Amino acid sequence: MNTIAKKQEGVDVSDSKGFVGGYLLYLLAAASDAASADFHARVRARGLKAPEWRILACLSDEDGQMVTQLAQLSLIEQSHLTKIVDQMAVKGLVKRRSDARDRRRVRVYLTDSGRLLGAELVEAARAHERSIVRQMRPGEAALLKEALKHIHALYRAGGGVPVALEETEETSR
Amino acid sequence: MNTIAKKQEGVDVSDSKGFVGGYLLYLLAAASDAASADFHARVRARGLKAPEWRILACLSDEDGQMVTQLAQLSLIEQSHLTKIVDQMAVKGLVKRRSDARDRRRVRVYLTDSGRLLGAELVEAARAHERSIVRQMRPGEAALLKEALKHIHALYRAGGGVPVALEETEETSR
DNA sequence: CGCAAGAATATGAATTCGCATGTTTCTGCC
DNA sequence: GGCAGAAACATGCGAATTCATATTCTTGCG
Repeated sequence: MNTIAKKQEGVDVSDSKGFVGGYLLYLLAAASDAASADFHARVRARGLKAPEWRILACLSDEDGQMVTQLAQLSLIEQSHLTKIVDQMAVKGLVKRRSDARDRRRVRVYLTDSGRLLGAELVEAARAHERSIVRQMRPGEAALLKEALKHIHALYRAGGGVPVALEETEETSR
Repeated sequence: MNTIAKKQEGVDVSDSKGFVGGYLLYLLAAASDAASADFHARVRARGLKAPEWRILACLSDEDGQMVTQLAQLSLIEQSHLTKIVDQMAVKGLVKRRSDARDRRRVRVYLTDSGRLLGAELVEAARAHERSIVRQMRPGEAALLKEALKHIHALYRAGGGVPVALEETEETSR
């Protein structure tokens, strides 16, 4: 969903006895959506859509990445990223340049204004993150990040959690 | 992105010194995407799309929810949820019935086959979750879930983290 | 009662997204 | 050198998603 929060009462799931309220993947998605939607309001205020911000952030970290690389990093599908880069190029935030060594590759560079806006939003993102972390218990955020990296790592480069190790519905028979 | 993982080498972000690799919202999105994409493969194998699975799961927890409620819970925007329910109704997984007390409301109920498929997938989801948790340190998963609920709670019913408490870029001047 | 306001859904047009595929450019090997 | 095969992007198109708005029904109140 990931859009402007409607700020209603907000149904609380997590305290119920149902499955969903305690399901890891649900909690991940819910927390991610909620927190991101909040920041995306600020991104929109700057005239960007969420995916554009992600790209800007990734390029701020490392300028001149190739499209495929950038797509993986920014969690955007390749053909889609190509289209977003188009728009951003029109807006004057980035520019393409094909790699001299390997002309199949297209590298994406920030323009000056892209770099500026990126830096500004990264700073805002940092502040936003601090405002969240400040409301957690000391050390909780660090543990959280570690756990998230851990989960993410499980699926990188492996093609997912080894299926062989998974139980089947019949296992506990 | 949230689709079928391409099982490539997978660029590792988290070890880099950049901003993104340590940014909480990024880690949340990345972990959520990666883990969910894995399970969604199984959902697809059952002929469902990801959003349909979420709805099925929510209804399995509590049948007969109203559309708005269900939308919030399943993290799907309302008008979109309406359309998905349409399709699911065609597939014979759910059926609508307008609330007798308040005829503006439409309640969504599982059909028998919907309940069956839901139960099956919930079981698969539990197994999938176990396969993840098993690869974490003892207790890590519990801490993770608590932290996620915590974050989610920050944005429920409040209209987001109190902006007044947030720093501005100038604060640390 | 009769109405203004608001709540709950549905609908339609406009975007965004993702999959399949085409094109161009490398690479390894014969 | 010349080719088969893979890699990296771009494109086309259909499906998914969103935003704004219409519709239907309820509620509180003058």
